[in-house]
Amino acid sequence: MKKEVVSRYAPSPTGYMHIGNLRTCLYEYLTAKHAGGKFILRIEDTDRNRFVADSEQVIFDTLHACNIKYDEGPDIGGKNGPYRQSERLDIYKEYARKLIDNKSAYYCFCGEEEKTEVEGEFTVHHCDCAKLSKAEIEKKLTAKTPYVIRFNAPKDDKSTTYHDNVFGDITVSHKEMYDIVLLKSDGYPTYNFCHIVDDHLMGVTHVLRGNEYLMTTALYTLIYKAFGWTLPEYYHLPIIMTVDKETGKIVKFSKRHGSVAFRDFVEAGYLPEALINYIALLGWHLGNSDEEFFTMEELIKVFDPKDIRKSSSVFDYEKLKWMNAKYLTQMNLKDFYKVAKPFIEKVLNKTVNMDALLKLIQPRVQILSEIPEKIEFFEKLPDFDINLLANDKKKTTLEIAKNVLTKSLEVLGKVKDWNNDNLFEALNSLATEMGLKAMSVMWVIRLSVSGSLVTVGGATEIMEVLGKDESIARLKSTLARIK
RNA sequence: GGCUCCGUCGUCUAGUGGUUAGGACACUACCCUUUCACGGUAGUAAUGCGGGUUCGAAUCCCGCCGGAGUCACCA
Repeated sequence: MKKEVVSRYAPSPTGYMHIGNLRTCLYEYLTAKHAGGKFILRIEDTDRNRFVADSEQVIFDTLHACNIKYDEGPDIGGKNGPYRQSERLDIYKEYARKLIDNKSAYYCFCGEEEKTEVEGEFTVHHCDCAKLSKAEIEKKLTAKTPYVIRFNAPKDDKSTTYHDNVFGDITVSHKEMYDIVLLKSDGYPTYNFCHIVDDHLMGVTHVLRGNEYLMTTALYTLIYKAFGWTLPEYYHLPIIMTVDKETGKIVKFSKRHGSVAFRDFVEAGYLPEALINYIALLGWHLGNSDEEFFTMEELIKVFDPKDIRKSSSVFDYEKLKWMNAKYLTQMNLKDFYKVAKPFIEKVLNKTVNMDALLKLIQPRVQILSEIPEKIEFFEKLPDFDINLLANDKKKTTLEIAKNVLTKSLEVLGKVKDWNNDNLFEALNSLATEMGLKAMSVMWVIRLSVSGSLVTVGGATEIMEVLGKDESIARLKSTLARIK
């Protein structure tokens, strides 16, 4: 019988959810769920210096918003708890001691060292603490000398090879390895150590993580070996890149290159579903299909980690916007209103025909934050140069505009059912009657009610949104300015 | 700098020895049209370079070049 697939997402509580981490999380989730397995959330809070209050909540909220459901986690519990590493300190000490007992690790009393990197020269920790006698160690321990526990990495000329399911066999020479710290002097473990202990104890079978671990994983496999544990399946993910605006170079997607936090994207008006769909495609592709749109359910069905690509990819905001627009236009009006409401209310307080307004903006925005500037004119008629009513291309003059406005007011006053079709019909016949092109009439009316050269929707659509009273009031005020 | 990985249109990608090198975003043109969008049609655009292997190479091998990652008591 095949073992159940278990994957995990193990973020550090840094206060925000990086979009790259979100992709890692997505792939981990999909890998587990595609195989009908289990997905665990574990908080890696072993660095007290970087701890940010409330970040756990950010993680919970993000996963919830993205519809990523974990089977075990700090807030919901599970049989492999606790799920915060800060609550598992005794476990790490116990396992570190096992490694000391079988000579795979040792106490190091050297104290903190400054990292030495001068002009490309790299040096690595080296000491003789491993050779200390039992008596000497006991003496230092009873004297409460601060110590760390280091892994006893091989010192020979050989190398270690492990298999990564994305990158293939990775071989690292033992000369590249050194005695990494397992347990810090403050009693907390390092990532290098605790992720191994936890993954083993929690039964994690599939490890997906950023490609920055590709090299050190060789050393990690040696720690597994020291414990006598079996290795999980490894999948190292390609890095997400971005174009540095200053240098034009392609660099790792990070904070200093703009918005990388999930929350920033939501505030800008991206839908979590669109974001998830987009990042799923950043490094993964479904066979030789051209399909680009996937719901979470579909992703679970088709996502196979063997289709993860090796080369890094550049995050393309334009394509994300396009995809977001697709999601926006496919929503029904009610759902669209739900997500658009906060952005609409930023500038619009008066009562308008909301359904008509939503229909106008839905196909015209890519991200929701574009809404306010597009609908501002509905709130209050902006000042505009009255001479714009005269336009050669539209075949209008101020005199024509005046006549159009005067006659329109008569015609429109008689419109009973104030909707786009009726308004268009009324103005279109008026144009014929006056011997004008519809284009000319529409230009005058649209400018008069919107005060804007470019608007969402045409003259009659705008009037439908504004309602009869407001539309007529605006036409009158513009007419008054001509006189 | 050592080590490791990567390299198809500007970007995301399909392609696993024989394709007119396909799709998507972006861009351009045209159509639609009450401005702007949506939508529709068409177009520009890629195998980093150099050597092999082969009848034949984006695909296999070697070298170079370019890019990235890593070298912490951070994860």
